Amino acid sequence: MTSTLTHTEENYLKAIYKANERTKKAVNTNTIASYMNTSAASVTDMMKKLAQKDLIIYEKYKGAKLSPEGSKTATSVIRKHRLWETFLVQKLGFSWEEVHEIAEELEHIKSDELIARLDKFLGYPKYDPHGDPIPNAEGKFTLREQILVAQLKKGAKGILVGVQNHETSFLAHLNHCNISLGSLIFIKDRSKFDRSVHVIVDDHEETLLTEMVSKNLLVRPL
Amino acid sequence: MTSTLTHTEENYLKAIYKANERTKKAVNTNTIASYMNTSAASVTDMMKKLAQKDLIIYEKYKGAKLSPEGSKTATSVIRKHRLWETFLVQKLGFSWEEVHEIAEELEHIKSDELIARLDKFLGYPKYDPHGDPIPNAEGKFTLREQILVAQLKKGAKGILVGVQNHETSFLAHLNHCNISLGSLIFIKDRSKFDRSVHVIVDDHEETLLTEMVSKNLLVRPL
DNA sequence: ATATATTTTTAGATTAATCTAAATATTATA
DNA sequence: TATAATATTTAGATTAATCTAAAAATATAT
Ligand SMILES: [Mn+2]
Ligand SMILES: [Mn+2]
Ligand SMILES: [Mn+2]
Ligand SMILES: [Mn+2]
Repeated sequence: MTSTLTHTEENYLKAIYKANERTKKAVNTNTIASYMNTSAASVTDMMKKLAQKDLIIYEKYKGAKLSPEGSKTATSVIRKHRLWETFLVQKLGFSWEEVHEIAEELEHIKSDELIARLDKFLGYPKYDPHGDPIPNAEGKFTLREQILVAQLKKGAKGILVGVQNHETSFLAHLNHCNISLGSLIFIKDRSKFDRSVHVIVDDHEETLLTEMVSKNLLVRPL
Repeated sequence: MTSTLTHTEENYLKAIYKANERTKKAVNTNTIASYMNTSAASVTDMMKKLAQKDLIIYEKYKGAKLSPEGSKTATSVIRKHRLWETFLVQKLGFSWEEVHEIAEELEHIKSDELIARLDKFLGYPKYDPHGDPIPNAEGKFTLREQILVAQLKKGAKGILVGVQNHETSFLAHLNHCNISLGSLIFIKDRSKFDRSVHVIVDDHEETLLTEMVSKNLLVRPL
């Protein structure tokens, strides 16, 4: 039944899952190509293969969506990715901007027993170091109330619970601003000109966030 | 310089390293084929490729040996394998017969920083769960006095420090006999007929070990 | 030393993942 | 609705790792 997939196949499924998270509609070839950093032609080839294996539903020129089986696999890979990131930060002392690349490799290690034990070792964490929810063994995960800093009104406050962008450079920028998960963000002012946001972090640090930054910060509003 | 190798290339280097450990001479094609569970023809192809990359010294019909660079890589993969096995047993609670397969995958994760931190997390272990020495970051490892149970005289004693065979079935057999690393082995008697050995384990458990078993147990003689 | 057996290499295919360029389909625009 | 622009697929190659079968080299045994 669950035949063993290549790393590449798993990565394609993950890409479709992520692309589909927001849109809900079938994901088009170019979108997948950009997620996977590859050519549209390669994507088409892979779509045929994954459809053949019943991991996706694919119609020529119409895009792809995950089948139940494909969805299960994608969720499992994401679970592994996030558990490993948690391990790297909590047990090995890495910081949050260093772990994504390594987890991209670790997420493909096959043993289910390994993941079950890792989960237990970490104390069944609900969120990873970037605030992303960790699916449980059944693929379900805990969502929470969240809103972009870009959408907070002047004078409002929120606790940072997640980031949309996981690039090392972005996270390093947040470190530089003394912003981390759990930080209290207060919107002191918003510029109408360039939509940058003047914030106060944890009641003392004043910082100007560009629109790009504010659109990648998720807070639980207070 | 240290270009990134495929899992397969790393596995070939490891196979050559292991085959060479005892013999010291160039390793022949069929030996590598049997280590790698592949055909002689495939091995020849790979030998050309590895020689091209200066990871081995290879002469047609004469066999292969590792170059300094190849040796460094092989040692590094072995270091990773043994550190991961140690992690799996000491931190995740796996038993020694369950970890080899998983470590075969984990040993190819690339980050040097990861391994440095894992080593530290584990307290810089010198030996893995099978008693095999763990090379340090420079590739050096600590050897120790050891002899096969098959070579112990009647009436002699030794402490189990290693096993030559890592197969799950072999290790499970030892579990069944209540033999583990650190066990005290006393040679009560040896059969001249089939070279089986009658031993007493930890001063109480009496067991008969076949020659095959006694040739795979390494002890520090007392 | 000659024949036989074994080992190793070469030749020719195959499968997975990728590419570029050309062809085709879809969508947007005038 | 034609036409142009964009998106997608197909065609034809390439590289890595593998295979089987045949050829060539080496080792063993009369
Ligand atoms: Mn990540
Ligand atoms: Mn993450
Ligand atoms: Mn092992
Ligand atoms: Mn081991």
